[in-house]
Amino acid sequence: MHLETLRLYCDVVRHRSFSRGAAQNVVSQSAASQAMQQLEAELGVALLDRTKRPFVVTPEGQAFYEACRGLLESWEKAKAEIAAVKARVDGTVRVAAIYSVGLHDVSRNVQRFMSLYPEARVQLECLHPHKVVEAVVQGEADVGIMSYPPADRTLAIVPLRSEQMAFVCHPNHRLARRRVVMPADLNGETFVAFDAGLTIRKAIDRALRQHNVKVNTVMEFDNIETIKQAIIIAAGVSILPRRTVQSEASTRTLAVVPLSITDLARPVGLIHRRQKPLTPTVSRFIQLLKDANEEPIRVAARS
Amino acid sequence: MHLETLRLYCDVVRHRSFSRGAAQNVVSQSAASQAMQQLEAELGVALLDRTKRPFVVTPEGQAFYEACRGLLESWEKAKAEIAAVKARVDGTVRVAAIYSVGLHDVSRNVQRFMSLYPEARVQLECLHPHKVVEAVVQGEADVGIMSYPPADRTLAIVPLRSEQMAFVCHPNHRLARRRVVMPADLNGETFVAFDAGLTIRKAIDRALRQHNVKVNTVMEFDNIETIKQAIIIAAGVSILPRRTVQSEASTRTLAVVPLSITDLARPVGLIHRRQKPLTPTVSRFIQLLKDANEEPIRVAARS
DNA sequence: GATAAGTATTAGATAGTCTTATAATCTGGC
DNA sequence: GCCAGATTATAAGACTATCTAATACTTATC
Repeated sequence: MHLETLRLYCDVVRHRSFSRGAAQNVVSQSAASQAMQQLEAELGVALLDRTKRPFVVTPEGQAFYEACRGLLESWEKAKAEIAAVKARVDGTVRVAAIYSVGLHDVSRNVQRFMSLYPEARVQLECLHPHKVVEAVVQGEADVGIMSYPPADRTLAIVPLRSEQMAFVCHPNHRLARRRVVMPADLNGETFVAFDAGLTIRKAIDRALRQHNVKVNTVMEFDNIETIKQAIIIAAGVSILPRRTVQSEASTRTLAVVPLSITDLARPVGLIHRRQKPLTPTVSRFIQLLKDANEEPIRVAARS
Repeated sequence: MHLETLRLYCDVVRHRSFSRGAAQNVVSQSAASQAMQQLEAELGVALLDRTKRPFVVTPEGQAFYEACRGLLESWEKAKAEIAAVKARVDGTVRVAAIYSVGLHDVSRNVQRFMSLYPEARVQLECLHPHKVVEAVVQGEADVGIMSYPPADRTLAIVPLRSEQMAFVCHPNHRLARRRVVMPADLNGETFVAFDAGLTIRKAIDRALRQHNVKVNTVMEFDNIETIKQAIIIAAGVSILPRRTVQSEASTRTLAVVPLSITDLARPVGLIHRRQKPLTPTVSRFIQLLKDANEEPIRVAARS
């Protein structure tokens, strides 16, 4: 049963004419005649009494006409409704970020994005790294922002920047006043590390190993904030992205010293599903993030 | 847009599976896949996210699903509704009759019909003869019952009976006590006639002319009841169907005397549209009327 | 990384619908 | 009662859309 046939029927009844109803639907009179016959056959009821001219709508035909009008109206409403849902969804960017990037960096860019595109909506959610990947893969987030974005054939990666790593310790630590910390300085240090499951932990471990450094790992945490708290209570030292300890450095809550290990840097990137076509809104958001990270000095100056 | 496609979509969503949805609609999985793609293309919206297994319904798809459910429900309701209307219409006989036949004769047969077919409905309407024809031609009545049913290619005629005509006068009239009235007796009589437009008037005029009788027509009415009232107040005499003055004759309100004009009789018949196929209910009603008039004595005995 | 289950794609067959041309039907006027 | 004009029905063929079957591809799970 074609909805177009029902529309044709309604127009035929409304105009009290096959020809005019057909014309309104841009089909021939013959098509209208055949369609009405098929409709009546389908329903097993005479809808129109054609022995009179102009034809007379039977009681069944009248009941059907009113039902059809409602039906077609519902159909138009349904189409309008999904268009509205689409507009809302298309105007939304769902962002999943790891805490250390999301809280400081992304939220600032979200503000810029929303002032540039006021009709857009952004949903920012901060999650553990694994959850960020999961959210993107499951389609719960349009983009994910994280360090060490994982290779995955279902995911596309947009590199954003490489974050310099620094030595971080309590202000009273013996290395706190150094201009630079050499790998050897870390030998035997009480160390607050990332959880073993995290990629950044493996990267740091590998770098230390390459410089024949052995640290004494006393604690493991899955996020930077907790590691910082541990260092503040003098539980140990650590190696963290410089950006993430800038505010603590300026308030002297923590001591931050450059590391002479040059090949240790935390890549930060953006991930999204490779298959899923990006909406214009999501594309614009990604472009904004890329632009912002290509001019790090100017962005830093603004902060 | 096929309603079947919408049903298929709903089943696919409900089962969270193309294959099972297809099976429920007795089509191949391929057909379901193609139909869903066409549906999405038509709407310009992704309804299902197939990159996950089982697929995930998008927000648009969810909105559409709910709209479709309502739509299909309305469709089923519409079909049920016209079926109900059809049942009601098919079980109804709309009868249009002239007053002189409807009030006495038809209403009695209607009672018999309704006791024979309790689920049937009869709508009896008494009208002027011309209006009876019009009602049947216009399809407002299924059958018409009248005297002198007119020849008309759109109408089928079922003869019911031929009614004997009698002389009717006031009980004090000079002819009231006669056993029989001869044509010549009517010469110069003050006559209450039918309206000139009625066929029965023409028939009576012709019969009188053939017997070289000239009456003095003083009044004309379009119905028998009024003519009877005129005779009661001694305004004149008339010639009326015997059946229609039986009660007045038995109460001596009117005098009824047989007429010796043998070729004057009022044919009563039933008309219905030739093209329109009769419903079983209408056919049964017609059959009952025919049977009742083929056995006039038994019917009279029952009254 | 292999296997199983589910979905997409392709090509050809089939069924429906459309158009044009023509026939049938109805209405109203003479 | 019949004819002209208008309207609807029918017939035949072209075209479109949908279906099936076979097969390729994707996803999930072990």
